[in-house]
Amino acid sequence: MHAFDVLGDPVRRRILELLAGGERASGDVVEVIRREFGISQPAVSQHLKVLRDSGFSVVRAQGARRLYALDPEPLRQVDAWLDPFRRFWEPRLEALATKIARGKRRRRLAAEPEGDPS
Amino acid sequence: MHAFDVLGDPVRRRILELLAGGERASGDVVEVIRREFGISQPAVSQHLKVLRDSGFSVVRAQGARRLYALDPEPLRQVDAWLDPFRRFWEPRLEALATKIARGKRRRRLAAEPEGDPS
DNA sequence: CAAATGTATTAGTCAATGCTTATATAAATG
DNA sequence: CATTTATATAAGCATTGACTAATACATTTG
Repeated sequence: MHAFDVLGDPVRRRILELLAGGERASGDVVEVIRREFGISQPAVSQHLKVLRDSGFSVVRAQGARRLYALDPEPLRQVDAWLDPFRRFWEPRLEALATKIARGKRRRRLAAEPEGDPS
Repeated sequence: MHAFDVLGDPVRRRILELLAGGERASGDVVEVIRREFGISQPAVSQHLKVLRDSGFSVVRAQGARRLYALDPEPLRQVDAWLDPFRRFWEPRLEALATKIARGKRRRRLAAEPEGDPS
């Protein structure tokens, strides 16, 4: 499943926002999502599976608990896909500052095998 | 259709990349997409409709031609949704430069009614 | 160990999406 | 004006995705 398909679902976007705040047990996520979206535990578990399988999150076991954490890599690729469009909304002067940041980042990662984000 | 759903389709992402290079007639887009994805003219036309309806592009007529251009707004919102996640891949010092840029931008747009991108 | 808790998986349903073929509409052209 | 060109829309079909209910599996607890 492509990163953008993963982000197409509002429940998954919300889960990612939660994980951005730090590691969370599956049950915690279920509770929040249940409250906000009114869907069942299996539904949330299935979304967590999608996030795992697509690389957006990693899990570790702690007893019976499953602790989910964000893996930022796919989001970084989404961010990278936006690069050629940024000139449409980032005014020139400010683009300079951002270019410095992004340019450095890109040099740092130049050696990595990078799947075409399209 | 939510911005992320629109971007979920590879054909639509490719069309947006084309439009990033400037205004294009429908027929031009059809030709490129046909070559790269092997789908029909109506299929492409339907994707162009999705892009129109979701605000990613605007059209003007020129005789029988329809000239499509990028409207960056939805992409900018996607970019904004990524903001809380950037700290995971933008190192501290560089984050400063970006923050300056994004901060300015946000102040400039503070008055606009901004739909929750989630 | 038996019951309870935390989480994942399976099977089945329903709605949404993307495609094709056929056709409609409008402008250009001979 | 008839034909061709440029594009959009409609109808039908297949696939996919998100849900629920039921159940499985593993860990904790009494």
